[in-house]
Amino acid sequence: MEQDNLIPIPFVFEQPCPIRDVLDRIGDQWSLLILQVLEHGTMRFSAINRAIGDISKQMLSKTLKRLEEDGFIWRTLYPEVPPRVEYELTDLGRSFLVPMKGLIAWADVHHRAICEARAKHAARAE
Amino acid sequence: MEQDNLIPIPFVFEQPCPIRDVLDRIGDQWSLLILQVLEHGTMRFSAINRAIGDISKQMLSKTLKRLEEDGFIWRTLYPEVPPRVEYELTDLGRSFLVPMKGLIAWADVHHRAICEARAKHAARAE
DNA sequence: GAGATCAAGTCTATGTTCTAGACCTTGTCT
DNA sequence: AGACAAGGTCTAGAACATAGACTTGATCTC
Repeated sequence: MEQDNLIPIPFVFEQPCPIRDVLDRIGDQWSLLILQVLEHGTMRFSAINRAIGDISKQMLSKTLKRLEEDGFIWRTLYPEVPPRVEYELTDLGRSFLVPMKGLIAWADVHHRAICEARAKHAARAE
Repeated sequence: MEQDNLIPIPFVFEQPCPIRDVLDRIGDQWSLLILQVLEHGTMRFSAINRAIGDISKQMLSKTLKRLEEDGFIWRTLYPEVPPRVEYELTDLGRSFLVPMKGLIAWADVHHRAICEARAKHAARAE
């Protein structure tokens, strides 16, 4: 798309953009959920798996890897058989919980409003 | 997976869970980005498209539809030719910006730390 | 000593979702 | 007559996610 000034754009993301970089990572299906689960303390792979309930092992593994890479969580492997692996939040991860909790609180408060908006929309669509 | 109490799980999401319901919607690739763009005022489809830069029209259309359904944004169609469509935040959408800004501020502050974590991880992987 | 079992993954086949880009509409401008 | 405009939709192919089988090796059961 070539340059075109007919429609003024009040805002464009700088690219590469630090905000997008972060949002793209944690803004996926599972990261926020995992971080929230880990708030409650150190947990093993299968425990996280069951806490979330409907995540596939592959996605859990992949997402945990990314969170570890980005410094949100720590992974400890105990060389036993069968293997034991524990995940816990780092300081960075814990500090992230603060704004995340704001988001969760908002979700909790406004969930009803969202459901009503959906219902109204569905009714209008008939 | 059948019931199994060997590993205690400190936390399980109730299902269905209002928090998950909300997070699943806005926790996708594009919703947060679109809401942030719309913070700066009413915008037309193509303006949003260009502000974000690398979203496909189909995804933009789909995501806008979902945000409208959920009551985050308003869509106004002016029956002109060629058509003009404007999108703007609702009160609900604007109220969501508050916790979202917390998240963005966090991202801005900690972006460097995340990059360092990534670099450290990459170095260790060699 | 053959086989079952454990946790934490990986591998594979299948299904879902996303992307890029062509196409559609229908009044105005050339 | 033909080109162009904006806001989409449609389609084919690529990327990604899922479910479920498989792996590993020490221990426990038969």
